[in-house]
Amino acid sequence: MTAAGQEPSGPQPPLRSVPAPAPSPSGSGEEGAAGRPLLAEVVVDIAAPDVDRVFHFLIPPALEGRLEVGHRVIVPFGPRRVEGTVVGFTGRAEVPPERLRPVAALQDPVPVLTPALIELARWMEDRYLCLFVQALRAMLPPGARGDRVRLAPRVWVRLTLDPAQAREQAAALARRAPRQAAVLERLAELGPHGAVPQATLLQAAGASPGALKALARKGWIALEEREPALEEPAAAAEPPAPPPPLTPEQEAVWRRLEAVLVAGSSAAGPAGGRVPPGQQGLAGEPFPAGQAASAGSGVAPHGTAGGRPPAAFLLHGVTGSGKTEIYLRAIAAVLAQGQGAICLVPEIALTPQTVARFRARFGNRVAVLHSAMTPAQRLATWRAIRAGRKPVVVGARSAVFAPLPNLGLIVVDEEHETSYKQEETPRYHAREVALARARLEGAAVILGSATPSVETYHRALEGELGLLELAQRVGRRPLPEVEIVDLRQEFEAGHRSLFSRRLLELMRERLAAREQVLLFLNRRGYHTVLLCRECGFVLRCPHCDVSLTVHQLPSGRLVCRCHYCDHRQVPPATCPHCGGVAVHPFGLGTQKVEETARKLFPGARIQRMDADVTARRGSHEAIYRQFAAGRIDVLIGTQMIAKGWDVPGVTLVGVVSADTALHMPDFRRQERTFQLLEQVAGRAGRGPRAGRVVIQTYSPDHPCLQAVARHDYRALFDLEVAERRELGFPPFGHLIRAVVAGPERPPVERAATRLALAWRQAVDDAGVRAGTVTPAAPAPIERLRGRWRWHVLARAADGAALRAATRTALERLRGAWPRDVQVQVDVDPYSML
DNA sequence: AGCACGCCGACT
DNA sequence: GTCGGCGTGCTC
Repeated sequence: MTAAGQEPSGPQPPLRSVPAPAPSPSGSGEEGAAGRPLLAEVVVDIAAPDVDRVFHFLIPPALEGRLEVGHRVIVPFGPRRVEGTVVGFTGRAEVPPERLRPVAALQDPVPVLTPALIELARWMEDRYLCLFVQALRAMLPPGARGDRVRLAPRVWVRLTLDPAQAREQAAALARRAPRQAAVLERLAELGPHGAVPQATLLQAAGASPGALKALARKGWIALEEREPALEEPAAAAEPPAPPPPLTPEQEAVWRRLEAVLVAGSSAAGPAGGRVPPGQQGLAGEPFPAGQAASAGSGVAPHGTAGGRPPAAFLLHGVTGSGKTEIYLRAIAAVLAQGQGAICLVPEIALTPQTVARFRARFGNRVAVLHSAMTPAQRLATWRAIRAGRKPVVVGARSAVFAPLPNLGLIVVDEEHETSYKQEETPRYHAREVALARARLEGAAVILGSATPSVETYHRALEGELGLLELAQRVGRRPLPEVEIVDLRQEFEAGHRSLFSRRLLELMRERLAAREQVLLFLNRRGYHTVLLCRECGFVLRCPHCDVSLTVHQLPSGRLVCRCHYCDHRQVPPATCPHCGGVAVHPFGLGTQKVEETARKLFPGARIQRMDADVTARRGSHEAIYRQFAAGRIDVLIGTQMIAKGWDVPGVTLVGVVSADTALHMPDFRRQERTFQLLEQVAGRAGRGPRAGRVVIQTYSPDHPCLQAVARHDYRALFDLEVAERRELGFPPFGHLIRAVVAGPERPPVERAATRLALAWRQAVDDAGVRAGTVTPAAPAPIERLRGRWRWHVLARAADGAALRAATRTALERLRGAWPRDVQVQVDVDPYSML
């Protein structure tokens, strides 16, 4: 599957259009070493296995000496023209010269990708069993593809009259041409010389382009074409804040990091001298068994072999211990050496607070990549990064591909977060990609977390990652005290309320003291279902095979909704199964908690926050600000209130139920529960007053909850390691999951069965150690968006060997799938639904 | 005979 | 991914 026959286009930061060969003696135009004309190696932007390789194209005179690796081009391909990416150059192609055709055009004057990123795409192809072109696509900035290609100048509208005149004319036109009048009014508001993008103006005035044409004919307004902003708006240049002093603990951690970051790059060249980049061959196995990719199987992601200190670290620091300050110092050190840094944060943490912190330290050298940006903004930012003008990049998952010309460091904050795993092809994990990329480019890595993933902590104990620990909170504030409330006893004592007596008591106490309370609810998998109490029937989605969630509309009416496909229906009055009348919402939702809380605390200011409430853009921020300002007493919410909030007034956190998280059908459930509860607990007691956490559960003795009660990460880790070693789960084994999906059940089942057999055969043939393949089975969600889904799981000790066997099986079955049946492969799956 | 549809293979 | 070529089979 690896694209054949390219020159290694390893990290060579000063980009050249020609990788190696010197100009030929004949001197006429670009020629390869052998005197033949130089050819561009292009991967066309078509996601199909049989074109997922290099095709060769002549370089037309207009592009001689200009074409570079990473350029997006348009090439003739059969009867049409397609987009593609230049991935290298060569002197000769395997096809006869008369079949070669020239590159049609440059799509973009600046190469979007760096040679190192193209090499990273090759690693991803191997690591995630995806097409090379799919890996490349994942790296392209949204907006750089397709013909909605950006550079189209935008039209701006400017008023040529002075505002007073404009208002007069608007009044005169109000009758006959109300739209034109509205346009004039809007422009007049801008004052003299103000200009506004046409689209914005038309929307604001409710007018159409015709109105503008008419006004332009009268000479009252001017239409101007402007290049779209080539860079994001420059941030106000505030003087960089001086770094705060470090605690002794931070100081110790920083010294270890500094030794590697600074000594490393002073050694040799842009690669930093830490790791020799580009040593890996491109053909076959770019990254032999179990390197950066696979936890636990052998070779370190950063060569510990050579006696150098590892350039990759786990920074394990409890909440509030000052990890961010360490990141900032590390980034500053890298910048001082003329290199750049990427800081990955979970999407949800990409809030103005985080961004402000980076901007305060690094000013306008910071580029932020987030999902709310328009394609044009993203592209502009991308280019600024590519050109070296933004050496600090902060962003979510896909920012791991930011095209920094000279990368020195990648920080992965909250490395355990599952949002780093992409759930569409290519199903990469940004943490793994970060490790691989850093190794390729000779950069350092810091993985930070208060509750590291078991995989990462295991690597640290194995010495693959340097382990840095921050055990104390800045200012020596203690971690909040955690109490576990046994709901079984509550039930026995006849207390059926959502809130246990203990939680109620504490809430009363804290509210009386004018302190704030957070109530947390893990609603995932514990949504409110419509249940018949006579026969037990639960209303399910007709397309997705999951139960429907009951929502209450503002009007008070109920609606049942599918969380996967958004199917909606009115709840039936009687049970569709038995005809009984006792069909009611059952379960625990934030709405229910809110309702109960309002009844119990009529005087308190109560606010709910979940996906429903924050659907309106910006309301997340608005609620946060209100809460931080103390204008909310009790905030009830899901996951989203657990991340990164720093509100000093919170002294009580109530976990309404810990059980759902604990009983999810997922081998990571304990790890996830611990992470979640620690994170929520971390919201309490960030101010002067100590915090307290109450966890309600029907399993009070569960070792995972006991670990939370003691804030004992190590206990959780040891618990997990014991179980996972036994079962061969990561980090002691590797999983690959394949999902077969199609519109009809029988062909899907047949195809999945066939895959399972071929896969097992391939695993047996290759003698993969401890390799097992499950029989084909319906996926936990058997129907999703109208498609039937079956899956097959494979497991082995050696990840690379398992991937190789998987590739063999898929290759053997190539073309054997019915037309409308698709197979998706997920290496190291997180979700098994 | 003439055309609609589906399948296959090629694309540098 | 998309297009053209070619086969099958239906309809005028």
